[in-house]
Amino acid sequence: MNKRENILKAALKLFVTQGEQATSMKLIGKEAKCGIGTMYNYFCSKDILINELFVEIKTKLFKTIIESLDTNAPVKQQFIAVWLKAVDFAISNHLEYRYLDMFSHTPKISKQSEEKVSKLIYPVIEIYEKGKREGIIKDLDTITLIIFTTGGITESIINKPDINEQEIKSIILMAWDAVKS
Amino acid sequence: MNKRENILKAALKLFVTQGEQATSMKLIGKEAKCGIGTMYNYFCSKDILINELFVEIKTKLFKTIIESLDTNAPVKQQFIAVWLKAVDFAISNHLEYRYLDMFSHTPKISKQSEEKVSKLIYPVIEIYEKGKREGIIKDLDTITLIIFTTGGITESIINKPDINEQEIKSIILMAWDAVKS
Amino acid sequence: MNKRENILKAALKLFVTQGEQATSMKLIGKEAKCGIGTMYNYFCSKDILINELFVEIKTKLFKTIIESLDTNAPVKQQFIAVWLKAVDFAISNHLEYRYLDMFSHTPKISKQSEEKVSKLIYPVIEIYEKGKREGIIKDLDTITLIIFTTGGITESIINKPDINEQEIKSIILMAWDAVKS
Amino acid sequence: MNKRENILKAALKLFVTQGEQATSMKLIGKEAKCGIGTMYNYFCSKDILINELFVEIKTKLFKTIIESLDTNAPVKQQFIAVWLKAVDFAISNHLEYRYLDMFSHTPKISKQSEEKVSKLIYPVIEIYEKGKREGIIKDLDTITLIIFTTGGITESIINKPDINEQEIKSIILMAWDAVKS
DNA sequence: GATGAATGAGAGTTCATTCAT
DNA sequence: AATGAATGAACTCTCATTCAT
Repeated sequence: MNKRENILKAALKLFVTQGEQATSMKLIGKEAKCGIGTMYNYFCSKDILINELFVEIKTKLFKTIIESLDTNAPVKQQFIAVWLKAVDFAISNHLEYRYLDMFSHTPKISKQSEEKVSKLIYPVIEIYEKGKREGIIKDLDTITLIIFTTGGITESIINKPDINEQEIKSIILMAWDAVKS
Repeated sequence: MNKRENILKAALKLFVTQGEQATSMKLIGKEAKCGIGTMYNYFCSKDILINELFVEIKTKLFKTIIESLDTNAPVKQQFIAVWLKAVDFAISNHLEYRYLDMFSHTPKISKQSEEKVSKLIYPVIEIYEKGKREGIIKDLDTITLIIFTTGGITESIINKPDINEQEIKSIILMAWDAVKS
Repeated sequence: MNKRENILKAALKLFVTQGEQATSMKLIGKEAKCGIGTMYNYFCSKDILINELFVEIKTKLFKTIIESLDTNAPVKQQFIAVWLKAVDFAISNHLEYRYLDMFSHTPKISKQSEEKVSKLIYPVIEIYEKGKREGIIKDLDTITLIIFTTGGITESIINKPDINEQEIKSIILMAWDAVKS
Repeated sequence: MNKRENILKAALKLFVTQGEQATSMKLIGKEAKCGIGTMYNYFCSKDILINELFVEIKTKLFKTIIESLDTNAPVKQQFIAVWLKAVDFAISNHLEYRYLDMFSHTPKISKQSEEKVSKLIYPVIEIYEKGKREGIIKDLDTITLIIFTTGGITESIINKPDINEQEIKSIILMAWDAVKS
């Protein structure tokens, strides 16, 4: 029984279902079946708990995505594979995905956390750039392309958590159509 | 000098720049140059203030969009016009747009507010459906299509508040490519 | 009914009788018959309350002493008058005097408070210096002389709060014997 | 390496330099290089630690004073010797002396501790009484005399920790002048 | 005997809301 | 209608103490 894990799991569940404000440390302790003080042995403050959870989930997400990446495959295939993985993650880990959405663009997430997380996207950038070099992806700023696809797909998942296989495919193809030249 | 307007304007500024949690009613009163009690003459509670502001901004956004809508124009032209208007709004009213983003998918926004707001999208739905009937837009669930485009474009604006004309056009065309069949 | 006064009076009583640590803000509120929040309208923090009370009492003490000072009288007479006043104050305001003793040499009292208070002693210094010039008080550093007398007399009062007229006179004469040359 | 000693030494240092409130048991453990639990093998509670340290220091102080006492010497000589010893102790053991000052007149020190400590003064009382019998010390209540001298000298040391030989002598002579008839 | 993770009571403080003016 | 002093529930966080190892 890992206490740190329990605390993070409890916090995740409560933050997503009730909002951060409505989730007191006392409540997290109750859900995690530990005393309030115990949580402060693992996380210096509520804010730090929020940040560590954010970084941890984002890292897990990108790890999942990148693990299965075949950098020799054709760009379109890589693009679809990556986004399928991302959507799979979002569905299998719905709370986690909602959490990322909740705290993105939020003053709760520190500059430091943003930095740690910003590096994770590099391998994905690589795919888009390869596509641009091959002339099959639009010649726009890569970050612009990624943000657009991320936004479109994320919003779709958040709004339709019970999405089916067919719909997932359709959405990823929409994303592809958006960026392909 | 409209007091209600002042309060909403003050709240908007403070919520977006400091976060909702860090914005006490006292602070809003100070910014709006009125007493704390006064605010409670216009809004029963902080939550209601948040909700009314949300509905008001969203209504203003859609009003702006729809006002200039030429329902007889070709679908692609309407699509582009709508999204240009939306982006214009987002840029000219950056605080307002950030506010909408902040509180979307948030337990702070009540079911009632969501409902009020959900109707505003009808005219936009109409464009997509016309496109589908004409066979120039993908034959997918209309809401799915709208969510995807909204997500992609919104995320782009939020992440790049100083976006230029050229980039805006590119992004809207990406959105069009995503939904066109 | 002055609320600020009530709070200070309540804090004074509780701090002296139970110690500062054992006196929670809640308890002070109860004694002062006001809510916890009310106290924070008058004092930003517990520490500031402690400091303001300290400065206020010390100021009152010296005001009392100095008020009745006849700077033309002979030095010995002034010396005795000052210390009689001080002892009178200590007896009539026993809680106040104990409070000063409690928080002297304490990290709770800020540098700023110390400074404010340090100026109050000037008129008393003047008496000792006059005595030194006249050759009737020992030619030692004036502060040294004052500290010794203060220490002796204060300790006596603190240890014997029910001291009588005769004893007071004896103690002040001891103090005079200590400093006279 | 005596663990109990280490704990007391650590506590002494931290209490005096940071105040008792700011000194947690955890911190004492860190300074004493032992676990938190270990301290509870030697002292049932923080309060008991404080009390035992108080009694121990006060005992050490009086032991030092009395050790060198020549009860056959003239009263004035004994008086000066005793107070020189006391001041020596205060200077060589500045932390210890500050500690005694910190906790005197404090609700932290239990009645029991006060009692244990009150007996230590007997040999000093003897000097004053002898002086009174010989008519060279004022015919006042002995405790009154002792308290006055203690107060004057202690306050002087606390306020001037870097006092020099000459000043010490002056102060002790002031004390003598105060009590001599 | 030695340890320190776990605990939860209780601290100081904040702030949405009320209500007498 | 306008005000802001008053309120106290509820927050985050601390820390003396316990106890399984």
